[in-house]
Amino acid sequence: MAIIVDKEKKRREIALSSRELLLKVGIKNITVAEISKTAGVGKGTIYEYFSNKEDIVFEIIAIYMDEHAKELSEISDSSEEIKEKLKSFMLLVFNSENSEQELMIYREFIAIALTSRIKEMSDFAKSCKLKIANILRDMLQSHVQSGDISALSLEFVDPILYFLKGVVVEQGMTQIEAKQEVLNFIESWFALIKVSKQ
Amino acid sequence: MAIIVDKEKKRREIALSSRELLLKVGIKNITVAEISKTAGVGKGTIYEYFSNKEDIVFEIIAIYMDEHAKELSEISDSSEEIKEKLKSFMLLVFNSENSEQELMIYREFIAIALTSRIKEMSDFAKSCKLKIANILRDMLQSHVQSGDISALSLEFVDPILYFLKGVVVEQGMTQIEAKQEVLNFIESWFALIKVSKQ
DNA sequence: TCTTAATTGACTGACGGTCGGTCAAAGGAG
DNA sequence: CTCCTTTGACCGACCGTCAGTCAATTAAGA
Repeated sequence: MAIIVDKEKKRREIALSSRELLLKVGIKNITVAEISKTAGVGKGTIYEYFSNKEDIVFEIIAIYMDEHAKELSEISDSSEEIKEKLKSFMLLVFNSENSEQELMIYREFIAIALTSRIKEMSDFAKSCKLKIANILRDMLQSHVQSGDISALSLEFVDPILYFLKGVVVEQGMTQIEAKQEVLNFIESWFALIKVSKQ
Repeated sequence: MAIIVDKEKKRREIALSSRELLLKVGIKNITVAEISKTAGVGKGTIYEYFSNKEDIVFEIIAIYMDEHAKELSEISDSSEEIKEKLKSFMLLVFNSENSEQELMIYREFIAIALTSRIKEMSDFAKSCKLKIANILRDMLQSHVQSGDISALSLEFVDPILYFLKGVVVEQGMTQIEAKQEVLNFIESWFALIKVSKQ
Protein backbone atom coordinates (compact mmCIF):
# COMPACT_ATOMS: atom_id res chain seq x y z
CA MET A 1 0.00 0.00 0.00
CA ALA A 2 0.98 3.64 -0.42
CA ILE A 3 1.14 6.50 2.04
CA ILE A 4 -2.14 7.73 3.40
CA VAL A 5 -2.05 11.44 4.22
CA ASP A 6 -4.38 13.22 6.58
CA LYS A 7 -6.39 15.03 3.93
CA GLU A 8 -8.05 17.39 6.38
CA LYS A 9 -4.75 18.36 7.94
CA LYS A 10 -3.00 18.97 4.65
CA ARG A 11 -5.94 20.97 3.39
CA ARG A 12 -5.57 23.17 6.41
CA GLU A 13 -1.81 23.47 5.96
CA ILE A 14 -2.11 24.56 2.36
CA ALA A 15 -4.81 27.05 3.25
CA LEU A 16 -2.75 28.56 6.04
CA SER A 17 0.39 28.79 3.95
CA SER A 18 -1.42 30.85 1.35
CA ARG A 19 -3.00 33.15 3.89
CA GLU A 20 -0.25 35.78 3.81
CA LEU A 21 -0.32 35.92 0.05
CA LEU A 22 -4.07 36.14 0.06
CA LEU A 23 -4.01 39.07 2.44
CA LYS A 24 -1.62 40.92 0.21
CA VAL A 25 -3.35 40.62 -3.11
CA GLY A 26 -6.84 39.26 -2.57
CA ILE A 27 -8.45 36.18 -4.02
CA LYS A 28 -9.09 37.78 -7.36
CA ASN A 29 -5.45 38.60 -8.02
CA ILE A 30 -3.94 35.48 -6.55
CA THR A 31 -3.12 32.69 -8.99
CA VAL A 32 -3.31 29.00 -8.28
CA ALA A 33 0.25 28.72 -9.56
CA GLU A 34 1.40 31.12 -6.86
CA ILE A 35 -0.54 29.31 -4.18
CA SER A 36 0.95 25.99 -5.16
CA LYS A 37 4.45 27.44 -5.19
CA THR A 38 3.97 29.03 -1.79
CA ALA A 39 2.61 25.83 -0.35
CA GLY A 40 5.50 23.90 -1.89
CA VAL A 41 3.29 21.54 -3.86
CA GLY A 42 2.42 21.09 -7.51
CA LYS A 43 -0.52 22.86 -9.04
CA GLY A 44 -2.37 19.63 -9.56
CA THR A 45 -2.03 18.79 -5.90
CA ILE A 46 -4.05 21.86 -4.96
CA TYR A 47 -7.01 20.29 -6.69
CA GLU A 48 -6.60 17.13 -4.62
CA TYR A 49 -7.58 19.18 -1.59
CA PHE A 50 -9.75 21.96 -2.93
CA SER A 51 -12.45 21.85 -5.52
CA ASN A 52 -11.52 25.30 -6.82
CA LYS A 53 -9.65 28.46 -6.02
CA GLU A 54 -12.40 29.94 -3.90
CA ASP A 55 -12.59 26.81 -1.79
CA ILE A 56 -9.29 27.87 -0.22
CA VAL A 57 -10.85 30.99 1.27
CA PHE A 58 -13.62 28.78 2.54
CA GLU A 59 -11.12 26.70 4.54
CA ILE A 60 -9.39 29.73 6.02
CA ILE A 61 -12.70 31.15 7.21
CA ALA A 62 -13.57 27.81 8.79
CA ILE A 63 -10.35 28.02 10.81
CA TYR A 64 -11.07 31.56 11.98
CA MET A 65 -14.63 30.67 12.81
CA ASP A 66 -13.56 27.87 15.12
CA GLU A 67 -11.24 30.19 16.98
CA HIS A 68 -13.75 32.99 17.27
CA ALA A 69 -16.59 30.83 18.46
CA LYS A 70 -14.39 29.74 21.33
CA GLU A 71 -13.42 33.29 22.22
CA LEU A 72 -17.02 34.43 22.06
CA SER A 73 -18.04 31.68 24.46
CA GLU A 74 -15.36 32.78 26.87
CA ILE A 75 -16.65 36.32 26.75
CA SER A 76 -20.16 35.06 27.32
CA ASP A 77 -19.08 33.05 30.34
CA SER A 78 -17.05 35.81 31.92
CA SER A 79 -18.29 37.68 34.95
CA GLU A 80 -18.16 41.17 33.49
CA GLU A 81 -21.27 43.26 33.44
CA ILE A 82 -23.44 42.81 30.39
CA LYS A 83 -22.62 46.06 28.67
CA GLU A 84 -18.90 45.32 28.76
CA LYS A 85 -19.52 41.79 27.62
CA LEU A 86 -21.55 42.97 24.69
CA LYS A 87 -18.82 45.40 23.76
CA SER A 88 -16.21 42.64 23.85
CA PHE A 89 -18.54 40.38 21.90
CA MET A 90 -19.29 42.81 19.13
CA LEU A 91 -15.81 44.28 18.91
CA LEU A 92 -13.93 40.99 18.97
CA VAL A 93 -13.66 40.82 15.25
CA PHE A 94 -12.36 44.39 15.06
CA ASN A 95 -9.92 44.13 17.96
CA SER A 96 -8.22 40.80 17.47
CA GLU A 97 -4.56 40.68 16.57
CA ASN A 98 -4.61 40.87 12.77
CA SER A 99 -8.19 42.04 12.66
CA GLU A 100 -7.87 44.12 9.53
CA GLN A 101 -6.44 41.18 7.65
CA GLU A 102 -8.91 38.69 9.01
CA LEU A 103 -11.70 41.04 8.08
CA MET A 104 -10.37 41.33 4.58
CA ILE A 105 -10.44 37.59 4.15
CA TYR A 106 -13.88 37.47 5.71
CA ARG A 107 -15.05 39.99 3.16
CA GLU A 108 -13.57 37.90 0.38
CA PHE A 109 -15.60 35.05 1.78
CA ILE A 110 -18.79 37.10 1.78
CA ALA A 111 -18.12 38.17 -1.77
CA ILE A 112 -17.65 34.59 -2.90
CA ALA A 113 -20.69 33.40 -1.00
CA LEU A 114 -22.75 36.17 -2.59
CA THR A 115 -21.75 35.31 -6.13
CA SER A 116 -21.47 31.55 -6.12
CA ARG A 117 -24.58 29.54 -5.60
CA ILE A 118 -22.88 26.59 -3.94
CA LYS A 119 -24.98 24.67 -1.44
CA GLU A 120 -22.02 23.98 0.86
CA MET A 121 -21.35 27.68 1.22
CA SER A 122 -24.89 28.34 2.24
CA ASP A 123 -24.94 25.50 4.75
CA PHE A 124 -21.66 26.54 6.24
CA ALA A 125 -22.76 30.15 6.57
CA LYS A 126 -25.98 29.00 8.20
CA SER A 127 -24.21 26.90 10.79
CA CYS A 128 -21.84 29.76 11.62
CA LYS A 129 -24.69 32.16 12.09
CA LEU A 130 -26.60 29.74 14.27
CA LYS A 131 -23.62 29.01 16.47
CA ILE A 132 -22.90 32.66 17.13
CA ALA A 133 -26.56 33.56 17.56
CA ASN A 134 -26.85 30.90 20.26
CA ILE A 135 -23.88 32.23 22.16
CA LEU A 136 -25.25 35.75 22.02
CA ARG A 137 -28.73 34.63 23.02
CA ASP A 138 -27.45 32.69 26.01
CA MET A 139 -25.39 35.64 27.08
CA LEU A 140 -28.31 38.07 26.96
CA GLN A 141 -30.67 35.53 28.47
CA SER A 142 -28.61 35.15 31.61
CA HIS A 143 -28.57 38.89 32.14
CA VAL A 144 -32.26 39.19 31.50
CA GLN A 145 -32.78 36.66 34.24
CA SER A 146 -30.58 38.53 36.64
CA GLY A 147 -32.58 41.64 35.83
CA ASP A 148 -29.83 43.74 34.25
CA ILE A 149 -31.65 44.27 30.99
CA SER A 150 -35.17 44.14 29.68
CA ALA A 151 -36.53 40.88 28.30
CA LEU A 152 -37.17 42.72 25.06
CA SER A 153 -33.47 42.65 24.38
CA LEU A 154 -33.74 39.02 23.36
CA GLU A 155 -35.65 40.11 20.28
CA PHE A 156 -32.49 41.76 19.07
CA VAL A 157 -30.24 38.73 18.82
CA ASP A 158 -30.60 38.33 15.07
CA PRO A 159 -30.81 42.05 14.36
CA ILE A 160 -27.56 42.62 16.22
CA LEU A 161 -25.83 40.05 14.06
CA TYR A 162 -27.25 41.58 10.90
CA PHE A 163 -26.09 44.93 12.14
CA LEU A 164 -22.61 43.58 12.70
CA LYS A 165 -22.47 42.02 9.29
CA GLY A 166 -23.68 45.28 7.80
CA VAL A 167 -20.94 47.18 9.58
CA VAL A 168 -18.29 44.78 8.34
CA VAL A 169 -19.55 45.07 4.78
CA GLU A 170 -19.90 48.83 4.96
CA GLN A 171 -16.40 49.16 6.32
CA GLY A 172 -15.16 47.14 3.37
CA MET A 173 -17.02 49.39 0.97
CA THR A 174 -16.57 52.84 2.44
CA GLN A 175 -13.99 52.77 5.22
CA ILE A 176 -16.29 53.78 8.05
CA GLU A 177 -15.06 53.82 11.63
CA ALA A 178 -16.48 50.42 12.45
CA LYS A 179 -15.55 50.29 16.12
CA GLN A 180 -17.07 53.67 16.78
CA GLU A 181 -20.26 52.72 15.00
CA VAL A 182 -20.55 49.61 17.13
CA LEU A 183 -19.91 51.52 20.35
CA ASN A 184 -22.44 54.15 19.42
CA PHE A 185 -24.99 51.51 18.74
CA ILE A 186 -24.37 49.79 22.07
CA GLU A 187 -24.78 53.06 23.95
CA SER A 188 -28.01 53.89 22.19
CA TRP A 189 -29.40 50.44 22.57
CA PHE A 190 -28.57 50.22 26.25
CA ALA A 191 -30.29 53.49 26.85
CA LEU A 192 -33.41 51.68 25.69
CA ILE A 193 -33.10 48.23 27.21
CA LYS A 194 -31.36 48.89 30.48
CA VAL A 195 -33.41 48.26 33.58
CA SER A 196 -32.66 51.15 35.86
CA LYS A 197 -31.41 49.87 39.17
CA GLN A 198 -33.24 51.49 42.00
CA MET B 1 -15.89 67.19 -36.58
CA ALA B 2 -17.24 63.67 -36.42
CA ILE B 3 -20.20 62.38 -34.47
CA ILE B 4 -20.29 63.32 -30.84
CA VAL B 5 -22.23 60.77 -28.86
CA ASP B 6 -23.75 61.32 -25.47
CA LYS B 7 -21.33 59.16 -23.52
CA GLU B 8 -23.43 59.07 -20.39
CA LYS B 9 -26.56 58.10 -22.28
CA LYS B 10 -24.91 55.35 -24.29
CA ARG B 11 -23.24 54.01 -21.18
CA ARG B 12 -26.65 53.74 -19.61
CA GLU B 13 -28.15 52.09 -22.69
CA ILE B 14 -25.48 49.43 -22.83
CA ALA B 15 -25.82 48.75 -19.12
CA LEU B 16 -29.58 48.39 -19.34
CA SER B 17 -29.47 46.12 -22.35
CA SER B 18 -27.25 43.67 -20.50
CA ARG B 19 -29.38 43.69 -17.38
CA GLU B 20 -31.52 40.69 -18.32
CA LEU B 21 -28.50 38.62 -19.19
CA LEU B 22 -26.78 39.64 -16.00
CA LEU B 23 -29.76 38.56 -13.93
CA LYS B 24 -29.76 35.16 -15.54
CA VAL B 25 -26.12 34.18 -15.13
CA GLY B 26 -24.44 36.67 -12.79
CA ILE B 27 -21.44 38.85 -13.45
CA LYS B 28 -18.95 36.05 -12.99
CA ASN B 29 -20.43 33.90 -15.73
CA ILE B 30 -21.25 36.63 -18.18
CA THR B 31 -18.72 37.34 -20.92
CA VAL B 32 -17.93 40.70 -22.42
CA ALA B 33 -18.48 39.15 -25.85
CA GLU B 34 -22.05 38.30 -24.87
CA ILE B 35 -22.65 41.75 -23.44
CA SER B 36 -21.41 43.42 -26.59
CA LYS B 37 -23.53 41.17 -28.79
CA THR B 38 -26.62 41.83 -26.69
CA ALA B 39 -26.01 45.54 -26.78
CA GLY B 40 -25.45 45.38 -30.53
CA VAL B 41 -21.98 46.88 -30.45
CA GLY B 42 -18.47 45.59 -30.90
CA LYS B 43 -16.49 44.28 -28.00
CA GLY B 44 -14.03 47.14 -28.15
CA THR B 45 -16.86 49.66 -27.87
CA ILE B 46 -17.71 48.33 -24.45
CA TYR B 47 -14.36 49.57 -23.26
CA GLU B 48 -15.08 53.05 -24.57
CA TYR B 49 -17.83 53.33 -22.01
CA PHE B 50 -16.72 51.07 -19.18
CA SER B 51 -13.30 50.66 -17.69
CA ASN B 52 -13.89 46.96 -17.08
CA LYS B 53 -16.54 44.29 -16.86
CA GLU B 54 -17.46 45.05 -13.28
CA ASP B 55 -18.00 48.70 -14.14
CA ILE B 56 -21.19 47.67 -15.91
CA VAL B 57 -22.73 46.47 -12.67
CA PHE B 58 -21.69 49.76 -11.20
CA GLU B 59 -23.77 51.64 -13.76
CA ILE B 60 -26.83 49.47 -13.26
CA ILE B 61 -26.72 50.04 -9.53
CA ALA B 62 -26.44 53.77 -10.12
CA ILE B 63 -29.66 53.62 -12.13
CA TYR B 64 -31.49 51.68 -9.43
CA MET B 65 -30.17 53.99 -6.76
CA ASP B 66 -31.59 57.04 -8.50
CA GLU B 67 -34.99 55.42 -8.73
CA HIS B 68 -34.98 54.21 -5.16
CA ALA B 69 -33.87 57.49 -3.66
CA LYS B 70 -36.88 59.09 -5.29
CA GLU B 71 -39.27 56.45 -4.00
CA LEU B 72 -37.81 56.68 -0.52
CA SER B 73 -38.33 60.41 -0.49
CA GLU B 74 -41.95 59.93 -1.48
CA ILE B 75 -42.42 57.52 1.39
CA SER B 76 -40.78 59.96 3.74
CA ASP B 77 -43.06 62.77 2.59
CA SER B 78 -46.27 60.77 2.81
CA SER B 79 -48.74 61.31 5.59
CA GLU B 80 -48.83 57.76 6.92
CA GLU B 81 -47.99 57.15 10.52
CA ILE B 82 -44.32 56.62 11.25
CA LYS B 83 -44.42 52.89 11.81
CA GLU B 84 -46.01 52.27 8.44
CA LYS B 85 -43.60 54.65 6.80
CA LEU B 86 -40.66 52.86 8.30
CA LYS B 87 -42.03 49.56 7.09
CA SER B 88 -42.41 50.89 3.58
CA PHE B 89 -38.97 52.42 3.77
CA MET B 90 -37.18 49.32 4.93
CA LEU B 91 -39.14 46.87 2.80
CA LEU B 92 -38.99 48.86 -0.42
CA VAL B 93 -36.04 46.95 -1.68
CA PHE B 94 -37.73 43.63 -0.94
CA ASN B 95 -41.14 44.54 -2.31
CA SER B 96 -40.46 46.35 -5.53
CA GLU B 97 -41.32 44.78 -8.87
CA ASN B 98 -38.33 42.50 -9.75
CA SER B 99 -36.99 42.81 -6.23
CA GLU B 100 -35.30 39.44 -6.21
CA GLN B 101 -33.46 40.30 -9.39
CA GLU B 102 -32.53 43.80 -8.30
CA LEU B 103 -31.25 42.36 -5.05
CA MET B 104 -29.14 39.87 -6.90
CA ILE B 105 -27.48 42.62 -8.89
CA TYR B 106 -27.09 44.66 -5.74
CA ARG B 107 -25.30 41.72 -4.15
CA GLU B 108 -23.06 41.41 -7.18
CA PHE B 109 -22.26 45.07 -6.64
CA ILE B 110 -21.42 44.51 -2.98
CA ALA B 111 -19.23 41.57 -3.89
CA ILE B 112 -17.33 43.64 -6.43
CA ALA B 113 -17.00 46.57 -4.07
CA LEU B 114 -15.66 44.26 -1.38
CA THR B 115 -12.98 42.73 -3.57
CA SER B 116 -11.85 45.61 -5.74
CA ARG B 117 -10.11 48.50 -4.09
CA ILE B 118 -11.26 51.10 -6.58
CA LYS B 119 -11.62 54.60 -5.22
CA GLU B 120 -14.66 55.38 -7.37
CA MET B 121 -16.55 52.45 -5.90
CA SER B 122 -15.91 53.66 -2.41
CA ASP B 123 -16.94 57.23 -3.21
CA PHE B 124 -20.07 56.10 -4.95
CA ALA B 125 -21.05 53.83 -2.08
CA LYS B 126 -20.44 56.65 0.34
CA SER B 127 -22.67 59.07 -1.52
CA CYS B 128 -25.44 56.47 -1.74
CA LYS B 129 -25.29 55.78 1.95
CA LEU B 130 -25.34 59.46 2.80
CA LYS B 131 -28.28 60.21 0.58
CA ILE B 132 -30.39 57.45 2.05
CA ALA B 133 -29.31 58.18 5.60
CA ASN B 134 -30.44 61.76 5.17
CA ILE B 135 -33.85 60.74 3.93
CA LEU B 136 -34.28 58.37 6.85
CA ARG B 137 -33.05 60.92 9.35
CA ASP B 138 -35.43 63.58 8.08
CA MET B 139 -38.28 61.13 8.23
CA LEU B 140 -37.61 60.15 11.82
CA GLN B 141 -36.86 63.73 12.81
CA SER B 142 -40.25 64.97 11.76
CA HIS B 143 -41.96 62.31 13.83
CA VAL B 144 -39.78 62.98 16.82
CA GLN B 145 -40.89 66.57 16.62
CA SER B 146 -44.53 65.62 16.43
CA GLY B 147 -43.98 63.44 19.47
CA ASP B 148 -44.70 60.04 17.92
CA ILE B 149 -41.37 58.53 18.82
CA SER B 150 -38.57 59.12 21.26
CA ALA B 151 -35.71 61.41 20.32
CA LEU B 152 -33.38 58.50 20.95
CA SER B 153 -34.58 56.94 17.72
CA LEU B 154 -32.39 59.35 15.79
CA GLU B 155 -29.38 57.52 17.12
CA PHE B 156 -30.46 54.54 15.07
CA VAL B 157 -30.32 56.03 11.62
CA ASP B 158 -26.96 54.48 10.71
CA PRO B 159 -27.55 51.26 12.64
CA ILE B 160 -30.80 50.70 10.78
CA LEU B 161 -29.00 51.01 7.47
CA TYR B 162 -26.27 48.64 8.60
CA PHE B 163 -28.97 46.26 9.74
CA LEU B 164 -30.63 46.44 6.34
CA LYS B 165 -27.40 45.83 4.53
CA GLY B 166 -26.72 42.91 6.82
CA VAL B 167 -30.12 41.42 6.05
CA VAL B 168 -29.56 41.76 2.32
CA VAL B 169 -26.17 40.09 2.57
CA GLU B 170 -27.40 37.37 4.88
CA GLN B 171 -30.29 36.64 2.56
CA GLY B 172 -27.83 36.26 -0.28
CA MET B 173 -25.74 33.87 1.77
CA THR B 174 -28.30 31.79 3.61
CA GLN B 175 -31.78 32.43 2.20
CA ILE B 176 -33.31 33.89 5.33
CA GLU B 177 -36.81 35.33 5.26
CA ALA B 178 -35.66 38.89 4.88
CA LYS B 179 -39.04 40.61 5.01
CA GLN B 180 -40.00 38.82 8.18
CA GLU B 181 -36.69 39.69 9.81
CA VAL B 182 -37.24 43.34 8.98
CA LEU B 183 -40.79 43.32 10.28
CA ASN B 184 -39.72 41.61 13.49
CA PHE B 185 -37.06 44.21 13.99
CA ILE B 186 -39.48 47.08 13.46
CA GLU B 187 -41.91 45.65 16.00
CA SER B 188 -39.21 45.17 18.60
CA TRP B 189 -37.71 48.52 18.01
CA PHE B 190 -40.99 50.35 18.17
CA ALA B 191 -41.76 48.68 21.47
CA LEU B 192 -38.73 50.56 22.74
CA ILE B 193 -38.94 53.96 21.08
CA LYS B 194 -42.66 54.57 20.85
CA VAL B 195 -43.95 57.36 23.00
CA SER B 196 -47.13 56.02 24.51
CA LYS B 197 -50.00 58.31 23.65
CA GLN B 198 -51.97 59.08 26.73
C1' DT C 1 -11.15 66.42 -49.33
C1' DC C 2 -9.41 66.28 -44.78
C1' DT C 3 -9.81 65.66 -39.88
C1' DT C 4 -11.11 63.23 -36.13
C1' DA C 5 -14.42 60.79 -33.09
C1' DA C 6 -16.33 56.36 -32.97
C1' DT C 7 -16.36 51.67 -33.80
C1' DT C 8 -14.75 47.14 -34.56
C1' DG C 9 -13.21 42.26 -34.09
C1' DA C 10 -8.96 39.65 -34.60
C1' DC C 11 -5.45 38.94 -31.51
C1' DT C 12 -2.83 38.13 -27.19
C1' DG C 13 -1.46 36.98 -22.67
C1' DA C 14 -2.96 35.12 -18.53
C1' DC C 15 -5.04 31.89 -15.87
C1' DG C 16 -8.15 28.11 -13.97
C1' DG C 17 -8.63 23.58 -14.16
C1' DT C 18 -7.45 18.66 -16.22
C1' DC C 19 -5.14 14.47 -17.07
C1' DG C 20 -1.71 11.15 -18.28
C1' DG C 21 2.06 9.77 -16.11
C1' DT C 22 5.82 9.29 -12.29
C1' DC C 23 7.26 8.00 -7.84
C1' DA C 24 7.83 6.00 -3.40
C1' DA C 25 6.09 3.41 0.25
C1' DA C 26 3.75 -0.78 1.72
C1' DG C 27 2.68 -5.33 1.45
C1' DG C 28 3.39 -10.12 0.04
C1' DA C 29 5.38 -14.17 -2.24
C1' DG C 30 9.30 -16.88 -2.53
C1' DC D 1 16.04 -10.56 2.71
C1' DT D 2 14.65 -9.30 -2.04
C1' DC D 3 11.98 -8.47 -5.74
C1' DC D 4 7.44 -7.66 -7.69
C1' DT D 5 2.89 -5.54 -7.43
C1' DT D 6 -0.32 -2.36 -5.89
C1' DT D 7 -1.90 2.07 -4.74
C1' DG D 8 -2.42 6.69 -3.59
C1' DA D 9 0.09 11.14 -3.62
C1' DC D 10 1.98 14.26 -6.48
C1' DC D 11 3.15 16.76 -10.54
C1' DG D 12 3.30 20.15 -14.40
C1' DA D 13 2.59 20.38 -19.46
C1' DC D 14 -1.35 21.29 -21.78
C1' DC D 15 -6.05 23.10 -23.12
C1' DG D 16 -9.90 26.10 -23.46
C1' DT D 17 -11.65 30.40 -22.14
C1' DC D 18 -11.91 35.11 -21.81
C1' DA D 19 -10.75 40.04 -20.46
C1' DG D 20 -8.75 43.55 -22.43
C1' DT D 21 -5.90 45.82 -26.54
C1' DC D 22 -5.03 48.06 -30.81
C1' DA D 23 -4.46 48.79 -35.74
C1' DA D 24 -7.59 49.38 -39.21
C1' DT D 25 -11.98 51.19 -40.84
C1' DT D 26 -15.97 54.09 -41.08
C1' DA D 27 -18.47 58.15 -41.52
C1' DA D 28 -19.88 62.80 -40.18
C1' DG D 29 -18.86 67.57 -40.26
C1' DA D 30 -15.73 71.42 -41.71
